[in-house]
Amino acid sequence: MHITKDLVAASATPLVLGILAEGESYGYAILKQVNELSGGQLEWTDGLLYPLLHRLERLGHVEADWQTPPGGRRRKYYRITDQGRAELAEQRRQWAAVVDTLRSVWSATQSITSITAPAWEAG
Amino acid sequence: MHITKDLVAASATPLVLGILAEGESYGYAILKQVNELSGGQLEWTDGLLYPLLHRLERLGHVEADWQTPPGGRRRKYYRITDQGRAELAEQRRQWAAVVDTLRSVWSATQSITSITAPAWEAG
DNA sequence: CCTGATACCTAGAACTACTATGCATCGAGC
DNA sequence: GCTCGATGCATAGTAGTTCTAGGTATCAGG
Repeated sequence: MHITKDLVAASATPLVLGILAEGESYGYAILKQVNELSGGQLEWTDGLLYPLLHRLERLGHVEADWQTPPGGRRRKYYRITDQGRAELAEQRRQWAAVVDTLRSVWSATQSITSITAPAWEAG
Repeated sequence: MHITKDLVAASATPLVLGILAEGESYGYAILKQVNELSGGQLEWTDGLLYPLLHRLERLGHVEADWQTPPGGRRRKYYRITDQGRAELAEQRRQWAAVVDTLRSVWSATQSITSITAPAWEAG
């Protein structure tokens, strides 16, 4: 029940931006939320998340400030920016494109028996 | 109309295995097929594909032999193995899990206005 | 006082991927 | 018969990133 490093890397940015699009949050909470949402399949570590948050901040996709809730520990809260929302939309488009491509290949595997020559070969 | 390096990397293996699950093929043809299937969005280069094919062969997911069709150039044809089919099934499972997670985050963005406290915080 | 949970951060090793280049054949055009 | 573009495969080495491992600190509970 382990997920490829590549898939984890590819989904990390859109996941974080998606979570922050719901409302501000902080590192530790995001970590727990991702592990919960994926049913424990995406095993994120803080060493993966914090550098990612810093990169997103450096790119202007999110912004952060320190807050200390009463009776709580110091937390760095992140908020998504307009630029971050644009990036999220772009990521969703890319995911849709790739998933469409994969689906077309995979559905062919199940249904097609005789393969026709592709256009670039038939031409 | 460019797709993230990470997404390209994550989709490469399942795409190749999916294509080979339809029938044997060779590097150059796979390259063209992927570019066509994705509508030109996945811009694969041969420098990406050949090392990937070699890795898949080393891992036992595919097997290869040289063939020279009459009136054609020498080509290295790849076939998927049973182990490769198992790997493909595993990859599909992982993609489904990640896409589900992303969808749950993204659908929340569109519909939910009041966020309820997650279980790990409410408990 | 000690442990585990919360909460954040980073250096540097370990790994990987991409660029650039090379080789070779064939058909088409001139 | 020469050259160019397409076909077809391959890899060295750099340039880059990522993950491990460790560090700091507070608080609650035993």
